[in-house]
Amino acid sequence: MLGSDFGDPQIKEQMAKELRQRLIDAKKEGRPLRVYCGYDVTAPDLHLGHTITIRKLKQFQDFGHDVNFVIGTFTTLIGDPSDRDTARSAAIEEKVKQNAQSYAEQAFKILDKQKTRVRYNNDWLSKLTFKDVINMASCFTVQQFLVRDRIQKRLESNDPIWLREFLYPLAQGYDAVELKADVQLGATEQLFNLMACRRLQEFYGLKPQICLTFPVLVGIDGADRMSKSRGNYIGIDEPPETIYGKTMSIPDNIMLQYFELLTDIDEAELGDIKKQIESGANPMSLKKRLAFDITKQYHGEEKAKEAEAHFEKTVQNKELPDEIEEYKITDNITISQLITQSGLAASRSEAMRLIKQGAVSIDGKKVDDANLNVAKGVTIKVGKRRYLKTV
RNA sequence: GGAGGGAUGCCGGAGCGGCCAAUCGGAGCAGACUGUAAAUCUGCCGCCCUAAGGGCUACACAGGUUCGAAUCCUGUUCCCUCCA
Repeated sequence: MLGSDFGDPQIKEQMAKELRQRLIDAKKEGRPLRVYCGYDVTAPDLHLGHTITIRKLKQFQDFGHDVNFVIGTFTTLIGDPSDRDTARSAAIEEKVKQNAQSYAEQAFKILDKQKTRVRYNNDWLSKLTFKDVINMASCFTVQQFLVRDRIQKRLESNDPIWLREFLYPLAQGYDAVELKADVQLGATEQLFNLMACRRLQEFYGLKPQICLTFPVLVGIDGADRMSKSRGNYIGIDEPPETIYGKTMSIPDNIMLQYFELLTDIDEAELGDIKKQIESGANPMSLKKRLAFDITKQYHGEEKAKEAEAHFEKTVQNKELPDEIEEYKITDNITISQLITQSGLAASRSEAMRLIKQGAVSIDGKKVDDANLNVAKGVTIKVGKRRYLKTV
């Protein structure tokens, strides 16, 4: 399968072999494969990073397999080891519930709602007894955890390692048992957890699942993994202009990765794009194609075209956008006050700074006097993409 | 239970009595340039004011010492490591 990625070629080969065999077996039994991927709910929105596996789920779905979208309503609560504040956990639980809902809805931008089973792992994990946990724990040794890279590093730097972190793979692993999964997808960093699932499945007398892992998507800063908390993400629920614009803002050198992981283009085309980049083609036009493709996936072709037009107009031609928000002003208002009040700047100090830096203009004319009175019916521009029309 | 270490701006992390609104890096913002909101370079980056200048609030919290404290002392809260 295009895009799957294992650090270890042996595992990859093994998994490929097992997957072929499982497909044959399933066909004989006249049943589809049961495929799933689990998502912890740390933020209310899905972003492009999540879509790598969701898109793979969709592929399985298109082949007629039984796709389960598992939301980690339970695992999310034990996942974050830094959060031990039990007083807050009730509120967190509530939030997780809400976010889980929006996760499912957003996932249906990719998956077929009719054919997808949405599962919440709190449904089964919260019912396990301490005895179950002990039983599962007997499948693993502490050494297996200690050799992990991240654990090693923290051991060396004296950072805390929480017991609950060791329990996390058990909880996640039980998902695979409960679902009787044939195949589980996950990010490469999840390999350890995915493999733990196999052990538990065997322990419970099931055939171990096939694990497929996929690369972690780098964020639009080109440095860290995409995540909401780092702010380097593109949410699939964001407006078309935003998705388009944010895609245009990724560094040129990660463009190919984005093509590979986030669009449907095939290998031949990918090779072609690669060649174009290497031969010094203008990355801008390729990136526009990428931005268009991604925007289209989540908003449709029409909106994608509009987003592209908007980008060309405002960014490339530095013209004003078609629609500018109107803001009602009082008679005696200075430009610095207006910018602050309307929220174009976070504070008066910032407004002053922006004016000093030459970032503010009225009807295309740069403003250098912060006390300038603003008339009605003019267009204010702050920086590259903040606009306002006074009324 | 015992011993030690720590809490600094969005994040990481200096500073260890005045030169601190606080070094530096990241993020963010702006300008220039351009091939795009890429890259690169430069600047900004607590809040308020009639903004060349002035004021206020800030270095976990509460007190204290001092002409003067992020820096010293006392207490409190929280966190980490090690031993048991």
